Amino acid sequence: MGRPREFEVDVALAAALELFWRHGFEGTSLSDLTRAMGITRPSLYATFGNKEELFRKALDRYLGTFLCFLVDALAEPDIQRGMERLLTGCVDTQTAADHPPGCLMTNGALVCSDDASGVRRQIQEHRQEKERAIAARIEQAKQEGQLPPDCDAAACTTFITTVMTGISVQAAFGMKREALQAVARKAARCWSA
Amino acid sequence: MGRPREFEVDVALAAALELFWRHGFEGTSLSDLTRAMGITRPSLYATFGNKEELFRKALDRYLGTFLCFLVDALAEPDIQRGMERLLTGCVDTQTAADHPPGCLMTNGALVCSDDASGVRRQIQEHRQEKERAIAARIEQAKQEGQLPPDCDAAACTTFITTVMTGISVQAAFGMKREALQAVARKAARCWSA
DNA sequence: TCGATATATTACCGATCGGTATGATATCTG
DNA sequence: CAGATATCATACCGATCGGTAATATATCGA
Repeated sequence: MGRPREFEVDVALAAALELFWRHGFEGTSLSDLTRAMGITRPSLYATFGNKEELFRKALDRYLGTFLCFLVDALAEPDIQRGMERLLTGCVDTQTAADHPPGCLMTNGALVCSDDASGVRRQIQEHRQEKERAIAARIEQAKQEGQLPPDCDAAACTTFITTVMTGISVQAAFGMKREALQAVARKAARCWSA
Repeated sequence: MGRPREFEVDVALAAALELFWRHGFEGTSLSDLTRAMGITRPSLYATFGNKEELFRKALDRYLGTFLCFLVDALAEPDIQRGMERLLTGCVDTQTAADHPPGCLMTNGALVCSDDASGVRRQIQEHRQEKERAIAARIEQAKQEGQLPPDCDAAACTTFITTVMTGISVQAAFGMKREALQAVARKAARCWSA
């Protein structure tokens, strides 16, 4: 009951995500947010808590909407095909024209003032979670015999995540999609070697 | 003539560099800077211009002091040995304990508000300059016959710079040196393949 | 010793930061 | 209709932002 909300929570959240993605947590002000979301400050605080909670919700939305290629790639039965999809999906997502370039898990708070250390820690945890998921998938492939027994799964994982991270930053700095696709192909060719 | 300066410009600049490196351009406030540099605002402005010019000077110092491994690596006569040194030098520098982790050319302003777009463009230009230097070195090696004629020099360059960038971000997020050394070794093994 | 010059110190500027108190307004239940 | 309730809009909060005006102080050349 009470007066009904006059905006779509999901539309507003999408607008906030777009800003955080492009300008980072600290590079996005509340005035930027309320303008883009089309709501006032009190509405923002009543609905989303505060700036940090809004970021967390935007991050959750990002993971579900734009990082699903990661889950799909890890579900691929063939490990080689899976890592190929991981790398090319990364390039495709992070160089798409209809949203900001790069990855929110990098752009959000690579560095920050002490005020934003909580947001940074959140991002760090999500990065580690994704890394663990990839590590588990590679380890599984090793158990299944898709990779040689002497293959260093941890090193393969770090290599993959490091290349993906590099791709996201290059994309954020404006590198062309075709160039990054070539990087993805090269990495896909040698990640387990 | 006039009253002599009571602080060492170079020491103060080193302190500013440390802050920009760790917290980025926008994550570092003037109060942070004056405290760490041990000088007052008017002294900072009289000596360094303003915050943006101070960053530019800090960036120059960074390139000369901490990115010299790049110049050295490109001067290596053997291209394979050169790229190995590039990648391992990158890891060693960006995971050293006596200064912030990661690379100023990434941490400085990966994303930012519109106010800092000038700083971001500066960083972007320096990144492109370094990339061109690497590209020229690889192209030269191709001309010299150290690389096969059908080798895609542009793709090799992008791969190397992307891995280096990924390493810097992983380092900034706290990844262990040994893990990144393994990444560097793997990349050094396959960059031209 | 006396300007001239350059730095140091203090105190301040308007603008913006993230966040909120207040009260009007619209929908619910009864 | 009359509360109860939740969202709306306006106006405001103290703190901090990058940057500066005003002035005291220390060194120079003459």
